[in-house]
Amino acid sequence: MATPRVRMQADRRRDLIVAAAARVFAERRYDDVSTTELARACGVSRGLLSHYFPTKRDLYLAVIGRLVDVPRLPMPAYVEGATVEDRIGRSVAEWVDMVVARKDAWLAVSGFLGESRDEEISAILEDYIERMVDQICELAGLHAVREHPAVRTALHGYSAFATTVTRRWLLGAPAPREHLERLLGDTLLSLVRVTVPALTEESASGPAIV
Amino acid sequence: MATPRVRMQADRRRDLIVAAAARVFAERRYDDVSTTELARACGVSRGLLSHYFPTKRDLYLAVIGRLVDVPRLPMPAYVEGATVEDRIGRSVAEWVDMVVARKDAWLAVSGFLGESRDEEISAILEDYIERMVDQICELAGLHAVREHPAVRTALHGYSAFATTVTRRWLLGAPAPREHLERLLGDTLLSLVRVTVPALTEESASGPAIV
DNA sequence: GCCACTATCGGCAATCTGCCAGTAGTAATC
DNA sequence: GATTACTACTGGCAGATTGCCGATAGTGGC
Repeated sequence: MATPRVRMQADRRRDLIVAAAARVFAERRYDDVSTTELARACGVSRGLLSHYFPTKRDLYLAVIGRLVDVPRLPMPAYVEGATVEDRIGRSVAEWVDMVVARKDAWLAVSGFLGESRDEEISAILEDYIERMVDQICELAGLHAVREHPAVRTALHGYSAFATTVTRRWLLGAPAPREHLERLLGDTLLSLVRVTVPALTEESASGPAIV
Repeated sequence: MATPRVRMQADRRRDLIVAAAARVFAERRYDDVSTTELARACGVSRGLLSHYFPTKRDLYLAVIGRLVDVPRLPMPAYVEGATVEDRIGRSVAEWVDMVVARKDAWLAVSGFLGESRDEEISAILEDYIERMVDQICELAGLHAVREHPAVRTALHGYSAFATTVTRRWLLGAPAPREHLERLLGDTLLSLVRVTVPALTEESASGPAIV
């Protein structure tokens, strides 16, 4: 075909490419899919791929960036409530609602979380997790110690816990929703009520007994 | 060089190759290192690489398999003790000892955990995590409910939590050891004392109130 | 000492990647 | 409405990379 295809707005074309590539990368490994296949899946020439994304890796990073940047991505939301228990309980319920409703989208994103070997990728994901940690701080009433390093580490850990547990719950044999809610709620509550206070007191007044 | 190098026992050569490749993959991305470089790093020809590992990916999988198969890999050990609190406390302390002592080795392994996108890789890692979960069951006195799906999910989650928290503790700004021990100990204790009993009771006698 | 076996090497064919020069819609200006 | 600057788009080339295969030479068994 010597004739150029339909000419498109750059932004629009870019979006189309990333969306199509996302579908491909969702089911094939990075090193298993060639730029030729990618181009075909996107309905453009290989040359045009290079035009928008100089290297295959650039396209891959764009795909990940888009995944974690989708608006209204399932995240623990802030809900009103008197006690911390109450707020956590309701946030967890809302989180499970979201995850169930957008199962495929969330699984796609969470599949990348934990990818800690690639500098650039983990930088993108770190961003996503940081936002998640911030939201957890808010719903758990931890604004005061929000920037405390140990608290952030604790919540990064909780985020990994929640991701793992939720993935297994979604992918494994069907299990009652209460199981997941209990795992998520109890653990967060324990962190907020027991561990975080100990961590922040400790650092203020010397080591305590473990 | 038309003359073959020193001829080696196949097993020995295989080990050398995997060890050398492991060093390379430790600091470079999979798609960033060529088989030629790999071969040079291993001190053999490219042809010999194919002889032992038909594809580059095969070598990569072997490297990961070796990482998680190292004997005496830092894992939560079983320690004697009367109460669960006691056993957990001492196991956690021992775990932190191990992780500190073998910092680099453990970081190398833990860097792969969470790699859930690649079927084959996550199968290898799943194995490692399953062993870890078994050990946690033992030290936490959960033999009775060891095979309960919800319990396994809970401990898989805990394993992700522990990995994340430990990595951040090792890689971030120096923080008191007590912080890490508290995070690991409190959370596991909460799971064992609060969440697991609830999960197993629930499933035995119908849904309970959340 | 002869022979089967295989560890080891070099090189080939196919593929893939990144790049570049050329073509043709598009929109702004006169 | 014609000219022009701009760039979306294509095809193909050069170098690198991968998987594979035939050839060679140590090694252990008979």
